[in-house]
Amino acid sequence: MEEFIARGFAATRLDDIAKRAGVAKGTIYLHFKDKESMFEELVRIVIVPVVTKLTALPPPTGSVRELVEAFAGNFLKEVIGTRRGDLVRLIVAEGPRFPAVADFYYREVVSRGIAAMRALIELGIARGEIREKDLARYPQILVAPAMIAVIWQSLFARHAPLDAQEMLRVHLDLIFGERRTT
Amino acid sequence: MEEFIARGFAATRLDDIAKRAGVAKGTIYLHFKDKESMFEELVRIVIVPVVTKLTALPPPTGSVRELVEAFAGNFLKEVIGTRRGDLVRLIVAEGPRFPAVADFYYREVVSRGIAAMRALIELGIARGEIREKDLARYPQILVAPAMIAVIWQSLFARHAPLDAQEMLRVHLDLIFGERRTT
DNA sequence: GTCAATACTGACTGAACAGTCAGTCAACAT
DNA sequence: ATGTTGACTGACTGTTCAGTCAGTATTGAC
Repeated sequence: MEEFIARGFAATRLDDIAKRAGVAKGTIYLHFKDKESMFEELVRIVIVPVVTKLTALPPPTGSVRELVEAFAGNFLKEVIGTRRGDLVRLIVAEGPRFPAVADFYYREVVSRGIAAMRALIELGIARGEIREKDLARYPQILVAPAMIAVIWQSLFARHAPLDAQEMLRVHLDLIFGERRTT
Repeated sequence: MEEFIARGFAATRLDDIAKRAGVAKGTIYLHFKDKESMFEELVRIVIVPVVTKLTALPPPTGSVRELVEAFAGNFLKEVIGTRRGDLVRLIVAEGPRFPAVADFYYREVVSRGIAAMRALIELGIARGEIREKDLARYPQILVAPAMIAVIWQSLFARHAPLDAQEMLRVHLDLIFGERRTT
């Protein structure tokens, strides 16, 4: 993961990976078919547990806003500013050259995430917590700042650090209306 | 541009670029120091005119929402779903390996864009068109769906096409309140 | 202790490719 | 006509690196 994140797929050397793993290059080929399948398995192994954890939402006590906040909090802790966040950036980067990775990511992460967010938004609208009815048609809007935060931390953190948590709070204020005391 | 977008920096062959340009490989080296500087100049040449055009805002007649809509419309036409959009994705991809590119992009595009958006948001707050005061602290929120649209078109358009224009409209409704008839 | 089975090693191979440079050629000057 | 310039060419070179495989080490059964 470290090597792929730092150099991208094409520029990563298997010698370096082997070295870092404390293993000879040949050993890699006892476990993986080739460089591509190693990259694909990496994505699977790193992404799946996060999706599992994030989709295991807390019992629906309390408001929709609280549910969304719990989700955002987890995302913040597990993804934004972590190695996993860098991997997400890497998927964006390499996606077009790895249809298999892009497909997997769309199927397992994006479409599920969108569906989950849509369900929450519809609940919010039904309960009167969310005014903007059309938001349910574009759950991407709900998630967009979180994704931007992931990319920002990877690319621009050293130019201008971003308080992702606070930004997400402001965004939720925008969607749910009044501020909450936290 | 086509070659770099399709393959990424490391996997792009100068032979292919030369062939596509109808020129011998040696000729490239009469114009560029090496592969890296060619990539950097590409980014400059493609990005600068867009920034110029986008920052040339229309005269401030009408509401702030109209200004933002004009901006979004231009962005939609000039970037989202175009080759330039793909190049933005490429910058996200290669940024960490090309500090020069990431710096340039932050300086010339991101920081300017953020500043321009912040000015518009503050105007909107002053005029009472925007409620959420804290939005001025995170102009990223205003831009986030547009960036997501860029990435979505690159990666997922074939799985689930996205009506970027409509999504941006919904997002502006969220920020400015009531819908406008367009 | 011996033997097989399994896991690991790392020098090697062949292909790909960035960058070079001696040579060609078209355009123009004298 | 002859000479000069400089843009362009593409075969060549040296390097890098994914993938291989003959050989070595480890484990565990008897």
